[in-house]
Amino acid sequence: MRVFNTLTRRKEDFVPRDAGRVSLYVCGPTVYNHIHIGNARTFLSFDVIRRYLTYRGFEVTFVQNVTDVDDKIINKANEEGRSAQEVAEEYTAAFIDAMHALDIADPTERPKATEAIPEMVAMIETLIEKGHAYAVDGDVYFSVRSFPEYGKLSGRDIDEMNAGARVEVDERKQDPLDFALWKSAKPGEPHWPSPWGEGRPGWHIECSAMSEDILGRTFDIHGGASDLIFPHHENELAQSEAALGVPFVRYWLHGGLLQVNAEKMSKSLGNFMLLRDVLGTYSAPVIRLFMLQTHYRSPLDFSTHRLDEATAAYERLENLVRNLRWVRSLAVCGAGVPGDARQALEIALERTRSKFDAEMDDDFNTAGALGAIFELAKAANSFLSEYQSDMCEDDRQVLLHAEELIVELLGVLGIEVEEADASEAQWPREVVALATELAGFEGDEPAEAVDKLLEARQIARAEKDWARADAVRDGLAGLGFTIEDTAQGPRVIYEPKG
RNA sequence: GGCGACGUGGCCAAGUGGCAAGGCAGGGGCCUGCAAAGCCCUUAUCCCCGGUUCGAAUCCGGGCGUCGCCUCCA
Repeated sequence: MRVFNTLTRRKEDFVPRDAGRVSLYVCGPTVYNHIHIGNARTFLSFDVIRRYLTYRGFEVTFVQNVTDVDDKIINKANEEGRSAQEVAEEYTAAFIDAMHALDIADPTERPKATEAIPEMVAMIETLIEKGHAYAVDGDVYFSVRSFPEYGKLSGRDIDEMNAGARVEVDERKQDPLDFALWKSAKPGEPHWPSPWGEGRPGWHIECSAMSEDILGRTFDIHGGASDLIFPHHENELAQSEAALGVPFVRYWLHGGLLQVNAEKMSKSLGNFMLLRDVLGTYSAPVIRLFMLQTHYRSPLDFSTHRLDEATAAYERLENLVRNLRWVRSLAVCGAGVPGDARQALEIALERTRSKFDAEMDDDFNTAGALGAIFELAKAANSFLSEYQSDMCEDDRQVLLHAEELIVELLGVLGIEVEEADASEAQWPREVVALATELAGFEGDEPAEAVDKLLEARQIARAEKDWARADAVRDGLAGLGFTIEDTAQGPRVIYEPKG
């Protein structure tokens, strides 16, 4: 397995610290608002990475923090006249709900910054003792000059940065690039005790403290979006290595940014869409398919047009799984498919898995992996198309394997292929009235009513009474049923509306 | 200005030295009462120029264009 490491700017063989185990840390959100679809992309990318590592047999410990103390949260609370804690709690819950709605698996641990204050204070004390940090009027700053390797992650040179005009000048800092480890609390702000007085942690220190606390030193993978490389991850790296004296992280993975009209989606640009709003129109599997068709490190342009395309692509997969199930479910046994044709499909199954694995082994190339799945879709569809009427037991067994493989591999990508047919228990009672009207149905069961309607339609079709046949189909369509005439007879699919 | 990434068919996108995956859309055909689903066929001088090589989308140099980071940001 090879991964692209931001630190070395190369793909490297992935060798975890402890054989068979992977420690993974991904920066979570600052909870002052609902997350937008760009945030979601990053979390989705690492969800897939986590799922794939698990599929590959690694025992993955996945930690994602929640930043629940921060200037933005305080500002939001002030605007709304409530406490920072209330704001943080509301959006933490909303964040977790949104993750679930996108089928993103829960991390092993989801630590909150406010619950790790003592660990942060301890790390800051260590940094001061080692001469990497200094306290001024209740604030503590990290001394960038004390860490000669500062800039190695983002490929920057301190002196060139100093020359730039954009670095904030603060009289109390020894160097303009020094950043806050601890901020003294202003009245009304959340605060915790520390050796430097009441205050709160700076942004970067939480990840350093919590990752070490849970994952230990020199853990395997630290992830986030590429806009975190500088300054956030550069600062984390500097703090942790200065404090611990060992490498902080083995592999730094950074995802590409979501864009809108070729511009970064961000809250400051105002061009963002909330994940929860997108989920109102598009399902989680469709959003996932849309995003995973592009490599996680590449920029990805967001548009509803692209989501509509992904919807069509997803339906192709749904239809395939549905068709495989349909053909397998048929009771009659045909003449049997020629052995070489069946064997060819079996070989295609093996190739699909090996190609999927090879693509994912190569820096989590989900686009290539999806290509492998779609190639299998074509092979399976061709097989169905050619031999649908000939199937017998051995053939159905291969179809079952094909279905299981597709569901399994899509599952590694977190793309759920739903049971297309809702259970009969959910069928609307209105079909009873429809059956009574169009087919003289006298019973009370929706399932029986549908059978009666299908029967009536078949009779009408046999009599070439197309108007009557179509009235049944249209009537059922109005209730959410789709009728498809297959070589083996009509099939009904129910998908609740809305 | 500094650092970095990218430019592949109508749209999107994988591919980093050996006949250019895949998705969407379009066209033609098959199946079909119609429809749905599906199958078959069909569309690429890989941004431009120069170089290395038996061979380049892929490596090197130059150019043009786009984006990101350098300030909070997933």
